[in-house]
Amino acid sequence: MRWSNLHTPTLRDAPADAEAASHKLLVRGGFIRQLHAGHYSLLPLGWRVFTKVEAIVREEMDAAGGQEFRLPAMHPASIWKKSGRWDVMGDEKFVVIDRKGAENVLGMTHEEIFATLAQEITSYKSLPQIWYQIQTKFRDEPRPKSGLLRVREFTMKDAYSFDLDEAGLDKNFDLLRDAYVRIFDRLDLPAMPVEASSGAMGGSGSTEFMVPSPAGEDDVVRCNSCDYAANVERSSSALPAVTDRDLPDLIKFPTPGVRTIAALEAVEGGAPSHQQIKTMVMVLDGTTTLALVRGDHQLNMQKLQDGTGATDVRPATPEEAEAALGAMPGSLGAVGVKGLRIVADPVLQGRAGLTTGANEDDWHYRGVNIERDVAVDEWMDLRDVSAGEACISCGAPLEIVRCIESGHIFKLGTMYAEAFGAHVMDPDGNQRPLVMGSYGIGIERNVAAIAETHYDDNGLIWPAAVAPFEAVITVVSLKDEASVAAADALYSELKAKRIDVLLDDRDARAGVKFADAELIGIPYRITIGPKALADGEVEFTVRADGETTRVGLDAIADQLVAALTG
RNA sequence: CGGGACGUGGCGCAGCUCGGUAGCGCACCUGCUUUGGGAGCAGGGGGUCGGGAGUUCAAAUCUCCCCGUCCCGACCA
Repeated sequence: MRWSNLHTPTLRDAPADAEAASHKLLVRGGFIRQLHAGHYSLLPLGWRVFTKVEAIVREEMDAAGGQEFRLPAMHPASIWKKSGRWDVMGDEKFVVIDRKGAENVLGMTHEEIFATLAQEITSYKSLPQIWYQIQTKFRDEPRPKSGLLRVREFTMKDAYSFDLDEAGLDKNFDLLRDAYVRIFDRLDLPAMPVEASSGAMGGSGSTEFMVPSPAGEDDVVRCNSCDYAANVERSSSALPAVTDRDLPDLIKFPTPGVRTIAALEAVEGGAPSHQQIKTMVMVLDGTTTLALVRGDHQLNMQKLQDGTGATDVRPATPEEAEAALGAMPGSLGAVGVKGLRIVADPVLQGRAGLTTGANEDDWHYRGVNIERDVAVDEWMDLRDVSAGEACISCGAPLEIVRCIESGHIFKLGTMYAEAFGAHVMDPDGNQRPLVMGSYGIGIERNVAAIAETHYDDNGLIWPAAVAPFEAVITVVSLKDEASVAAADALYSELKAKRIDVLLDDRDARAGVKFADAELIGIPYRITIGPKALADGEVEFTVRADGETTRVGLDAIADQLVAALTG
C-alpha cells in the first residue's frame, strides 16, 4: 500500500469526549470513526487490524477442532421465548418489527440457533462437536463507552461445544480454554483466566479472560503468591476470627439521629462495625428481600443475584423499605421480621452480641443472636472481597486489579438442549440431552484491549501479528531521486516476500511522516534518506523502543524478515 | 434508569454572564520560500451555532420542549 492512496485521517488532537487511551489513539490514528453511541465504522487501518485479530482467532479455533458456521443475525422472537431469554435479556435486546408485524430479535449470542441446529445430532457417535462462527452481535447496552471497548454492535467469535456428558464438556472446556490462552498469547495480551459469574448466560461455571487495564470495567481479585484469581463477583477471602461481645439479652436502645454504620459505632451503647449487621432491603424480581452482611462489609449485587437466581436485582427505594419494615434506611434490621425472604452472608452464621436497626426510626437492638433472633431463610456468600484480605488458598494478601474482559467461556449444561429438544441416543439406547458449553471473544474489544496495552506518548505500538502494516518505508525526501528509486525497489522486494508493507510516498516533511508512522503504530520503520543512502544504507527503527540502526540496503529485507519471524 | 457535564466549519476551542459584526489554533486549497522530527509568509474556501417553539425591532447569546454525545454508578464479548 502506498500511503498517498491510503485513507488515514490522522488528527493532532484527540476528540474531546474520548477518555480511554485506546479510544483516543484509535480515533487520532484514523482507525475508527463513531457513527453514534456504541456504533463505530472501522476505517482501512482499523479493518486491517480487525482482520488480523480475527484470523488468529479463526486459526486457533480451527486448530482446536472447531467447525466454522455462519448464522443469521436476525432471529424470530419465538426462538428467544422458547429458551426463556426473551424475558431474561429484557431491554438489552434489539427488537425489529417486520412488515407483517412480527417481532424479530437481533442476535446477542447464538445459543438458541446452534441448539436448534444441534437437533440434527442424533447419536453419541457424532460427539463431541465444536461449532463456531464470527459474526455481528447486537446489544442495546445501557451505557456504551470507551470507544470500541463497549459498544452496541460488535463482532463476536462465539463457539459452542456439544457432548454426551459432563466429563465430555469438561474436556472440551479445557481444550478451548487452552485455545484461548494461545489466542491471547498471539495477540500479546496478558489475559489471565479467572473464575467468573455466569450471569444471564446461565450454566454451572465460567472462566473470564481478564486483561489488566485502567480502562476496564471489572475488578479481579488476585493473589500474588499463588494462582488464585477470580472476578470480585465470585471471589472469596479468609477473614480473621472475631469474638462475639458478651451481650446475651436482646435490648432495644435509643439512637437518636443515627443513620449510618459509622454513627452507630460512635453512639452511646453502639458497637464496632464488625459487631453490627447491615440490613439491605433489595427487590428481587419484584419481591422485597432482606440481604444481611456484616456491618463493615459491602453487599455484592451480582453475588445476591447469582445466589438467589433472580433476574432483576435492585435496591429498594427508601419508601419501599419503610413500607416493608416500618422505618427509613438507617434504622432497619431483620430481628423478628416475618413474611419477607431473608438471606444472609455466612460470615454472620452463629454470631451473637450483634447490633442492628430496630425498624423504628432512632432505635436499634444490641445483643442480637442471629440464629435466635433472625429468621434467615438462606445463607449465601454476599460480600465484596476487599484488597489486603487473605487468600483462601495460601493466606497471602489479595490485590484487586481493574481489567478488561477479553473473553468469557461458560459451561452451559443441558438447559438449551432441553429447551430445543437437542437429544442424542447414548450407547445404552437412551435419549439424552446434549451438554453444551459456550465460548466468546469480542473481536473489536480485543483490538481495543491491544491498543489499551500497547502505546506510548507518541502513539500506538502494535504487536507485529496484528499491526495494520508490519513495516513502513519512509522516504525522507521525494525530491531525492535516488531515495525514491531505492524505496520503490525495496517496496517491491518486501511485497514479493509477502511482507505487509506501507510505502510513505506522501509529499510531506519528514517530521510529519515520522510522527504519523509512530501514531499509527507500525512496528518497524525503514527510513530512506540521502544521508545513509550515500553509504548504501538505510535506517531501521523499532517502534517499541525507538532503537535505530544503520543497515545495508541489500541486507535490510532479510533483517526485517528476521525481526518479524524472530 | 439515577447523578454530572456538554453540543459553535473536518478536529480542538473562544464568544453566551451584559442579545445587534460568528472568531482563534490545527487541517484544507493556491503561490513563493523552505525541506531528517508535526515549516514560514501571502492569499483563499468552508459554519442551518444539535432541532423546534417562544420572547424581541433583533437570538449562538434569554425562556420552554425535544434530540444527541460523553463521564460516574446498576449490566456484559
